[in-house]
Amino acid sequence: MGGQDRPDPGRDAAMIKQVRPNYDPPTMESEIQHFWDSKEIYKKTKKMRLEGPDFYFLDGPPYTTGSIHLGTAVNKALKDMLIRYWRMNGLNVRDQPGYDMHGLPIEVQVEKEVGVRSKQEIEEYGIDRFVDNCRRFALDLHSSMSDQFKQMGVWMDWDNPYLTIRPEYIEAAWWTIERAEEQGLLMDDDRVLSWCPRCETALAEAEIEYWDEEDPSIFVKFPLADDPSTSLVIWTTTPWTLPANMAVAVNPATSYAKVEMSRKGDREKFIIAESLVESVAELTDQDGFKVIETFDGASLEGRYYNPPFRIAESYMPPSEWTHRIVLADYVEENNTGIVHTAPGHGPDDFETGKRYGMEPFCPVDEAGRFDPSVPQYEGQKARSSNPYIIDYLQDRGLLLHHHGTEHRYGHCWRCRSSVIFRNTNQWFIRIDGIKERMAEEVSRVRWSPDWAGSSRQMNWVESARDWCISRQRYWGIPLPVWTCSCGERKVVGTFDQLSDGRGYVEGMDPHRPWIDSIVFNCPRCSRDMHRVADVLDVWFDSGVAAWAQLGYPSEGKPFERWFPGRFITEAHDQTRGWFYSQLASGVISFDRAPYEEVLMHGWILDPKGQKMSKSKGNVIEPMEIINEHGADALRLYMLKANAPWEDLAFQKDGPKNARKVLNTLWNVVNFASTYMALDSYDPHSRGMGDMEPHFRNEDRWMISRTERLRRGVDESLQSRNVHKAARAIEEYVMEDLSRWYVRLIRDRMWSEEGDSDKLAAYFTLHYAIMSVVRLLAPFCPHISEEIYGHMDGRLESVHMSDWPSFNDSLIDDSVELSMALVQEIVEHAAAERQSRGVKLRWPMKKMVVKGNADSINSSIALFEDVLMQQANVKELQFVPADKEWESLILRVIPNPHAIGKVYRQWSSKIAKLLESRPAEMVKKAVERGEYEIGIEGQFLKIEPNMVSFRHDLPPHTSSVEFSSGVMYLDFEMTPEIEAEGYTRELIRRIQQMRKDRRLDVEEYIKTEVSAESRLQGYFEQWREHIMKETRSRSITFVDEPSDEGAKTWDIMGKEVAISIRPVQLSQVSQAFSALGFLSESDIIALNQAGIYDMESLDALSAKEIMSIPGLRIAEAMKIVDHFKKSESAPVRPVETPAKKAPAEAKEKAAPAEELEPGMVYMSLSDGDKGLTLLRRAVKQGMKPLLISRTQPEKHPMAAELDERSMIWLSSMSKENSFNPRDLHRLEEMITDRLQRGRAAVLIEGMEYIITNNEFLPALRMLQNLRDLTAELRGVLIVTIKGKSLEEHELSLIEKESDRIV
RNA sequence: GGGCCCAUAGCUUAGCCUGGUUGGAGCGCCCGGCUGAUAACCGGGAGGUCGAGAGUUCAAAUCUCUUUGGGCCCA
Repeated sequence: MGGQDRPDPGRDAAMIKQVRPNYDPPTMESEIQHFWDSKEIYKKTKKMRLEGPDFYFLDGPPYTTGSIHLGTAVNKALKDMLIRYWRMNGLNVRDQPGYDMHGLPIEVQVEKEVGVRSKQEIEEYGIDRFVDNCRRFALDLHSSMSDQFKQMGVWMDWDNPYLTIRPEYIEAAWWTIERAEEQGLLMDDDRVLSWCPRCETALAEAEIEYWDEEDPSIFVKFPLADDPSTSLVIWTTTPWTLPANMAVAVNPATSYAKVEMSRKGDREKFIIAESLVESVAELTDQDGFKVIETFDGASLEGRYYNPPFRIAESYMPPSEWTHRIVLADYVEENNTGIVHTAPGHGPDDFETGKRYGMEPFCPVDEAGRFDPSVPQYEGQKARSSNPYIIDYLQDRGLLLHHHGTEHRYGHCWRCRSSVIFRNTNQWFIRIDGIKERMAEEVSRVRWSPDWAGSSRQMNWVESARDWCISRQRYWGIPLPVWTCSCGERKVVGTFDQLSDGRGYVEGMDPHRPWIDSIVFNCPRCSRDMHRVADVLDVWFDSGVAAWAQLGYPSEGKPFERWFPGRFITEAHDQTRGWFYSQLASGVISFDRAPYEEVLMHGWILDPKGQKMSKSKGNVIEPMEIINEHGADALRLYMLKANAPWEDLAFQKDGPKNARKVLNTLWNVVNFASTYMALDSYDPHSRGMGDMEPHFRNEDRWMISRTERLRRGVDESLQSRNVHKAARAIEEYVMEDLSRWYVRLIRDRMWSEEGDSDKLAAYFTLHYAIMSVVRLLAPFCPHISEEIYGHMDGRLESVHMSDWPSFNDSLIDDSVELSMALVQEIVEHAAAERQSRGVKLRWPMKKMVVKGNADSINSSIALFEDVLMQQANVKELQFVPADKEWESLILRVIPNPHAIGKVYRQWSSKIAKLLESRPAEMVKKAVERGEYEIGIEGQFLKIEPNMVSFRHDLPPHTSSVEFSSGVMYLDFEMTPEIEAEGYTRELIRRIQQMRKDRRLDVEEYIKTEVSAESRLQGYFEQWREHIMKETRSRSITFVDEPSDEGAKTWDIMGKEVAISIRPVQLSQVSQAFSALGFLSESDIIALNQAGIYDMESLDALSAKEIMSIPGLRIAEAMKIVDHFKKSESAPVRPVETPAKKAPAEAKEKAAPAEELEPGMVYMSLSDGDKGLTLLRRAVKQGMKPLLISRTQPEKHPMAAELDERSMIWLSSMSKENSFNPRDLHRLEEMITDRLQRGRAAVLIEGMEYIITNNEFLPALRMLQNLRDLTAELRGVLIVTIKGKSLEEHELSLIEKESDRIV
């Protein structure tokens, strides 16, 4: 089935085909993907919508790393879901995916690969070779990512992604730079920026990762020039910036103090912020201090001090304000309140320096080393010079205090080097000039959630600074700026303009280094203009995606058709990233944001809510989840778990539970398709209108629920509440469809006639499934495709179908309310049954419902049948809201206290009389105030306070309150009810036996029952019903069932023995078709003996075949002959020595010191004999396998064995049950171990396995294992508590051992 | 230091906009039941200072303020 076996649309399109019974996502999904590929479903689906309105979906290009993570997975899942939704709504969606392929990460990887470590080495290696490597690298990585997205079921135009490294893409970026130049927004300028000394380039804030690092924290004295006995005290964590000191800054509004401090007799005068005097004194271990005077910061401005380092004037030409006190608002009252200012090494310092007209001085070169201006440290790495500088300060008596401190420090996002601030010349986009327009655009765009735009993005734009777009690297879009020494510059916006330059070759690669060789003549001075050797910030690359992917400006038509993008969705970190870079580029290029709508989504975090990272080892791989639970389950979980804009702490159980939901849907479809296929139901032969007269109210209810779902899901998706849509679908599938509607219509599906009642159920169920499958299609594209293909298939794919519309007139609030009440009552009734220990199989005599209002009663009455059936009650009665149920027994309760007060000596008599009078009469009269009682000739008036009244329940009755009333449940047991109860118990047992035998649903049986005479009488009454329900051709009541396969059940303490025999042995006879000579009775005989296929027959010895009860001798011999033909057929080792030995001999045979390979050892005692033997086997070098029922943590051997050597029955199955399926699995597991050789297998507590199954299958398993053990020279040890088995069973089991120990 | 978001059971969460029965689910745990679509399911139980504090109100998980912790973005 699945991909290969899909109904061929067109011919028998509407034929319903049964789905495979088990939901197996990995297999099914890969089949579906294969189907999509081979039939070109994606292309055809897009083609179908070509005439629809254009919709430009804009994909944010992931950085090309080669593998996807859960973050990129949820991103694409969200996009794919919406794209499918829009397509189903008729839109012609442009869905070109993109990849961001330039930049440092790839450069760093290539550096590692080719073995270079610095820019100098790259240039020695050759920029051309280096860039070629980067390109190859990026291309390889991008295709492997596409493969992974496809596995997630994401439909995008994978054959035609936009790649930021393509020439036309680069041209679009250039064109935008040219627009910036035109508007005077492009400039170069000196700025202090974060700089990676290893990569030797400026970094944007987005390219910096922060984590805590230890740095020195020092307090340094700067003596005043005119009063060297008094020092300013500054604090810094970057001693290496002190050589570049040009000023100190104080806050003009802060109060400063001149203070004399003394330490061990030494006295010194300092200037620090007044509020910090005490903390500094304490920190620096002073004996005492005295404030001499205080003054505000502003008064300090302009005073000269002696800097710790003197720099030659040739390097640092002095200006008016050099080495003086300056004012700055940002100075805070922390540490000393005075800030060392190095305009070449800090952005704030830079601004301050600029204000005071200082030329920034930066003695650190591109590689982060001191240059000759600081001769004592020349060539040393700046940050590593800290200790030397501290020593230097110490030597000169300038160091007041020194300790270590942890603080957040920035690091290069790729090479993890510590970044430093350096003053360099860079290229910028002036943001001030367009800020206002950007803010207007933010307001215009639709944001989900609203605050993502109105608060977050707006806040970012308002505080945005100029955008540094230049990087001093190789693998990127070259900055299209050529400069001349005369100051003239030229910005190239299109490739055409290059042809004016020398060195241009038609069709050349616009990357470095080739582009660098193009030289223009300066229009002003005619000298050569050379390109600025920088490349663009990669954020600029993606920022132009909206028009670059359309080929603009070299092609105009696609742009005219599609631009601007209608929708983007990315994670919240893109506020400063793609949301912003597009906004800026868009405003520069087109005076508008290139998108109309933004959905900001969250991140996927680890289960504890921490960021996933390789270093923390908490990364969950999406592909692992997909391989286990399927892409559909992963997608559904990620989309339903949270609001899209919230971060998701990814839970391992999440996809598992989502899979359960899909599994439930699958089961519903399996149920529906089984019967519909059987009946060749044609869902399209009649419409809703035709069916309406035939609907039952529960059908109307289901349709109402379905319609409500259709409306709700659409509304949720419109408002981008993706999680609400997914949850609504889930709720509907689980609650309405699976747990309720399917339960209600079971009987109708069973009915043999093709009457309209059944067709109404078919129609409704089909309508529900087709609705939900289309609603689910965007979320879970595979399972919905598979189901659609089997249940409808008029179109080739569910993704070609239209989004379900909704019809409000089909939503019926009152029907839904009625059903809700009925559901509630059924639940309460079930709970009451449980507390009374009455099973649902046993009918309840009567249910009385009394709603709080008559409307409640009539509402419930709408579903009288449903209620009676689901609660299994024989009679249903309603009591009006203002009446009491007549069977309640009203009692008069005298109040002796009140009576005694008035009538003293008569009170006990009065009480007795009151209790004996008809309560109804007493109550009415008292209420009228007219009740009198006659005692000893007197009439005594009974006041209302002298009595109270109480309703008592009749026997066997419970009263249960529900939300809108009360109900009474009568559990009285009558012979009729008993008959029906026992009958249902019997039916259930027969069904179980059918199931255990794996009989086909269609198969007829002959049934024998043995039970005590009273039960037999009951069964006789229900004979017809039993036969119908169990597909029995006959029921015979016997003293003891004749067959070996009979099973004795305990039904409510009564023993009932049942045997069933298939009559139409369709399956079985097919299995033995090679033995054409067998009659039906022979096959029945084989079947009874637990032999269902040729293999099992083959495994038997001739003797065993001959002794199969019911098998005719002649036929048995023929069977033996049949298998004898092939001599090599494995024969069970009857010839093993132990087998030959008589059973008594076995008892005596003491276990040898060594276990003998090929033997089966059996212990019938309670002790640990089995463990002893297993340990011995381990000593002999065998590989152990322990099967036990004991809890793992309690097992004495658990510590000795590794996990793979233990099978806990408790974890293989639900507690206290070990069904045939488990048995089969267990056998496979043991077989597997035996086949690996030298295996010693211990099965502890064989009786548990046997009692939880039919005896024969368990015996067969043991036989098979015994044969394998012999054949593969393993050892099998079985411990079994003999007491728990019947004697004949035990003896059969014993026969399977070689040694009893 | 600023902007925004988040905080409800062991875990994941609904409810908050628009205050009003006893704060619902799922997973996990314990007990019981059902099962001819269901490797399902149903019922019961244990488990909540609704992060903390204050205010508004007849009434606060919900509105307001303060505060604590976490996240994103900035300074």
